[in-house]
Amino acid sequence: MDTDEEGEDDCDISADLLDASACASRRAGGARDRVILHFDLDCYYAQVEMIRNPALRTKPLGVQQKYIIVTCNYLARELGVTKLMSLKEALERCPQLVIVKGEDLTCYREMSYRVTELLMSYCPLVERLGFDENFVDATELVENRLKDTDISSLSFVGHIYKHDALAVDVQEHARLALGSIIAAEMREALWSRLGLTSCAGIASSKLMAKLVSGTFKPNQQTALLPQSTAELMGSLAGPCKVPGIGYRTGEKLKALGVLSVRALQVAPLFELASEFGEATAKRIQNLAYGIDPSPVTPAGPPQSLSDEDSFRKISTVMEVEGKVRELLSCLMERMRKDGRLPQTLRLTLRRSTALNRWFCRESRQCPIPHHTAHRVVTGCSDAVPQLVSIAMKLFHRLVDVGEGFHLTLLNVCFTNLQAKGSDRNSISSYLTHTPPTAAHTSTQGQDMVGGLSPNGPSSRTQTRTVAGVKDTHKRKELFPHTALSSSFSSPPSSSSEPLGQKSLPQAVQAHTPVPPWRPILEHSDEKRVDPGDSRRASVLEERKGPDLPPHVDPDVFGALPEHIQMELLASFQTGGSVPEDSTEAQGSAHTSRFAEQLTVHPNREGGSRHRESSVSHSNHSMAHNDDFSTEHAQNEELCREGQRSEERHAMEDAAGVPVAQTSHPDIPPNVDPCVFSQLPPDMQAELLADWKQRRPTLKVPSKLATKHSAARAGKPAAKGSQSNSLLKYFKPS
DNA sequence: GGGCCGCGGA
DNA sequence: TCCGCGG
Ligand SMILES: Nc1ccn([C@H]2C[C@H](O)[C@@H](COP(=O)(O)OP(=O)(O)OP(=O)(O)O)O2)c(=O)n1
Ligand SMILES: [Mn+2]
Ligand SMILES: [Mn+2]
Repeated sequence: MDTDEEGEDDCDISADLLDASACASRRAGGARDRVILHFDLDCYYAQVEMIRNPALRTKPLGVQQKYIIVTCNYLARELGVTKLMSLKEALERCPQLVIVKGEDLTCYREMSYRVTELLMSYCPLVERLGFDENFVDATELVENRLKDTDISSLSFVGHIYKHDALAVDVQEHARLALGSIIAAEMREALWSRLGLTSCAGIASSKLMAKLVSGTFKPNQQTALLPQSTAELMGSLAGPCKVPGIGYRTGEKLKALGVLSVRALQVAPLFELASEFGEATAKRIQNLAYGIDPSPVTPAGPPQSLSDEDSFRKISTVMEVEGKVRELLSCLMERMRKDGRLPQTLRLTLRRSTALNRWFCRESRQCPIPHHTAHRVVTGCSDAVPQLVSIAMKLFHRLVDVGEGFHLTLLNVCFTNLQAKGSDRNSISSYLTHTPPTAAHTSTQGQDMVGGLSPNGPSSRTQTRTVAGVKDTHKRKELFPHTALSSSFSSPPSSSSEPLGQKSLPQAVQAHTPVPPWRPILEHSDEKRVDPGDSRRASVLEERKGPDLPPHVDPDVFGALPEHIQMELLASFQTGGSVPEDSTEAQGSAHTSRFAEQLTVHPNREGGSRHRESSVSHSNHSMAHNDDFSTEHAQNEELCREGQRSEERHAMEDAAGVPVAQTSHPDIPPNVDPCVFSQLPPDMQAELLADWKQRRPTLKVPSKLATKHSAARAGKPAAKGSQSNSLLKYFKPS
């Protein structure tokens, strides 16, 4: 969002002129504005934890890393807890706060890549930002859909920043409106396939899409009209609220007397340049105007893998070695799954100096001998001691042990990750969960038809030029085994519509949005039709553009609250519902037969009938735990409490108590998810695979279909590793 | 009582 | 190797 420099074309255009020209969604050079989508998952870590343990959904939940509540669910926020609040203050404000440890990021990382993967199945131009955000350049997607869209019946989905949807001329902003529809479909897919709620912003740059996505939270989306750019920028509290301008830069700006975004806009460039250099000065000033030409850079595999731990005190070499070994063995396992060869090892530490230099980190790095790297990737057991040995040498380069030392943090990091063998892009191992070895063998013989491969996206697919074609290939590569049977809840809507049957996982709980068990929006499939099947493509093109049936007035539709819009959109397609944020329930009168019965009202149903669970009481001792090294006993107890509670829940449900239903996303609706959850993990995996197997197969080249059925028949065990279900992240070992 | 990441540029 | 940015 902050990289490239570029004056808007040649002319030094002022912000006002820019606004005027942008209304026509054209720029000076005649180039179209981009349509950029930004997605941000709601209370991300907490959401993942609530999926892992649905009993937590009804409780104020905080995710703890050491002494920090790194995030919390929205129930906790209502009770005064904030993100990045100290544990102490959080418990003061909310004594009932349920706490879950979140120091191991594995689950969050894995779910994060599943999100990116799902978005990439629509369009390869996806850029990750942290674990819970993705940018999508939907310009091509919009352009293609515009061709077969009846523009007169188009309408926005969701909010429009500082505008009444009724008062906006949709024709003038047709591309943005289509962007909002696509964003809604993608969010719906995130919900129905992964059980995740999210916010989205739709604008013409990464900067503005990100900023506008946060204006309505949670679980809502907002589009930004070009003429509202200045207003949104002006609404920011200060320069450091602009993404790309951090704490340090903000402090320097203060020193220059630049205290507001407006002040940054009009600050003399030479003054900024003297502090930050010409390039940075120009960039941050452009950012202040809402100008951000930086492209959406497609996600690749990570450039580094690191693992770290902090502690009160480590002061002996033996302790260091023990901690380093612990970190490295964990890191090695991740590296092995990645499949690339780590060529550099870096050790970072933080010393506790007498003064307030707590934040200062020091690091040393060195090459990893090739034979060692190879043992890492092959999982050879003596790789760890070799790595420990290397790391300890680095340690002694950092610390003169003779003078005594006091460490508060250790970090180990693999960098210079070299892709093994061919040009294969190893992001695939993050996306499809295919073991490198198996992937290797399967790609050899089978990789043919249009570069189809079970290993997820590769660099070659990113180079294609036609979005529709691209999407199709992506989808098949990434989800040949992911589409789920819809034969449980709704009739497999006739095999004449195979692409419309990717149905959906999961139910969650009555107190929170519940993903329906039904196909996702047809429209998201429309552009992913197999390009070889022209008959099907033409059929789909017949039903024109907008996602509204003819009997629905687009203006009325546009006036509805966003969550109702999404419900209706889904209903039009499937008869199901898409629960949107429940806090905003006005306007449900308009939704008549649809929303009334389908909308879930979490907070109402919740409190009255849900009886107290021990989860909410088990954490009080946490408040008194002030020892870094002994905190585990308490937390393990909390964890067990949580699990026992979940099991009790399951028993209640199985016994017919009308408690809020919770389930795994992939469980068909006629299967009691609570019973299911009590099965052994391997049996769950087998059942899930079996359910998936039942679905009508997607239209895929016979080569691929053959391969998969063969795999299923021949090696049941492989199903587990092949499964895209959430279960694989949560199963033991 | 600042935790656990990952990125790019100087 | 450090710094500053992002989540
Ligand atoms: N300094 C930070 C910021 C964020 N995160 C993690 C925890 C969050 O769950 C996740 C996403 O960050 P967000 O800022 O998007 O916050 P949330 O997703 O938790 O909440 P929101 O619903 O406001 O987006 O990243 C973190 O570890 N450290
Ligand atoms: Mn975020
Ligand atoms: Mn978020």
